[in-house]
Amino acid sequence: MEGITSSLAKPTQMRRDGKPRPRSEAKRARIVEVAIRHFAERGYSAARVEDIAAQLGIAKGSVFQHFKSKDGLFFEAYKKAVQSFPKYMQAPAAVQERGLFEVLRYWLGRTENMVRDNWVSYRIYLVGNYGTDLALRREINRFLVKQDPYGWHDFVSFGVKRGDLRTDLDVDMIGSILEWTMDRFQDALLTEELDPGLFRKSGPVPEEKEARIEQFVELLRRAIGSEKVQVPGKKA
Amino acid sequence: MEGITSSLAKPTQMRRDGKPRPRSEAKRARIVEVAIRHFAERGYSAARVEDIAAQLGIAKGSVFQHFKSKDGLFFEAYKKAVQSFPKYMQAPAAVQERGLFEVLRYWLGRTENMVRDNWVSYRIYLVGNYGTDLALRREINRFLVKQDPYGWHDFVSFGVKRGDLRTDLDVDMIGSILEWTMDRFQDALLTEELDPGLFRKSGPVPEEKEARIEQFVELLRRAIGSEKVQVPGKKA
DNA sequence: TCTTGCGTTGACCGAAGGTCAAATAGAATT
DNA sequence: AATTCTATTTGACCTTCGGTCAACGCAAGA
Repeated sequence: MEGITSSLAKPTQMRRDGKPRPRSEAKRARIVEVAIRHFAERGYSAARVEDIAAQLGIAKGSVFQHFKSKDGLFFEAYKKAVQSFPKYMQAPAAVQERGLFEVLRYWLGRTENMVRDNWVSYRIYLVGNYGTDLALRREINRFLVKQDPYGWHDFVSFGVKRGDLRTDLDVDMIGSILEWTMDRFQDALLTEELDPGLFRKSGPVPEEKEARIEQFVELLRRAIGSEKVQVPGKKA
Repeated sequence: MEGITSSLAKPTQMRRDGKPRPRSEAKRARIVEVAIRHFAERGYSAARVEDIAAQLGIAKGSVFQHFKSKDGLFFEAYKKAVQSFPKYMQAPAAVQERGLFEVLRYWLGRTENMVRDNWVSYRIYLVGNYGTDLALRREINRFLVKQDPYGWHDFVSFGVKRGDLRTDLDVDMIGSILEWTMDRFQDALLTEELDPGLFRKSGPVPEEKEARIEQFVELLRRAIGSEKVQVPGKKA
């Protein structure tokens, strides 16, 4: 449990200039690709390194040559999967014009489609967030804080510039609230395992889902929205 | 990964009346007690069933007689640990009189003490929420939804009765928001692993923490508080 | 004392992560 | 082409650990 820190194995030789050999690099990518699928389909502990190797037609030892450990391999898989998610600021310009909260609503509405198109990445995200060891979770959190793969930082800045957000709150606070609630809301929306009863209590009624999203965005607006946007007549 | 469903091993014999034998029951309790410590100290995967047995002076096989699997043992440990947490409605009467949001503030202020007194349980809670397999996480979520060990339900009812909460929102929605944000906020407050930068960015400044709590409660008030309580002059 | 059966044991199994010396393939050199 | 040198791959092997099970011991009843 002490070795995830660097997921790159030492034996991966570097050239004088510090870049890894191209051949190595390519193989690493192939391994990660297959690993992502396995971890997504079976979860962390049930995914077998041997299976991954077998599917690639290589020896198990080879995988460990490129990634120090299973943890390390998963971490790489997680990073790659998360990178493929859209950033918040990638919403269509037309939506962005309507402000930060409309962007949120836009993404929540699209959540299910996004996941349907890319369920493997989403699954990895889940496994990384809830289904691994705490030691790995620490590493993941560090990554999320540092890399900001969803572009929260830009997004909050955007909201601040537009005057959509309260100015009496720390930006970090606003960002955290957004991250936390959006994450959990999406989890609940998508995975039965994590629904606290919001969506699957009385059967899956589609319009109920719409209503929930509406409520949720309104709620966020109250919490962190500026006075200017506050209760704008409950939707034009 | 298919066997957590019932954590009780079949061989735990029941008497005709359905109650377990008292001897068995006592031993189960002892095992769980030790298991809690081990899981808390080492995390899920690093905790060894053999060590737990050894510390109890019994054979490893005996543990599996009482709990179907390691998963099952952990689940029992988790349940017991979580039960020991205080319910929200256990705040002092004087605090309750001041309303729902003051109760929240009260608990947030006490979080650190609570955890210092009872860090083993808290650690188990963490491991259960972020550091196990997804399959187990599902079971845990079911348990949390069904048992409501923090008494969220009562607490929200309390808020509704007092008129502290908005009435245009579904109770489930309010409850979920509270659960989600309080949970994450406490996580960030307590464990470096999960802090998104709220508390450990510029060194641990105590008064900053106070300010954060203040901000956070105010934010919740805006989000889900009734008009009546809305912005009551920024603290008397 | 004999019988019955629950609870305990500890040797054993199999799965899976991880290691490493030897083999192989690829580039560089002559 | 032949040789040398090095990166990469291999697969047999090791270790750890969850989980099983046939045998055993012990307490209570007959």
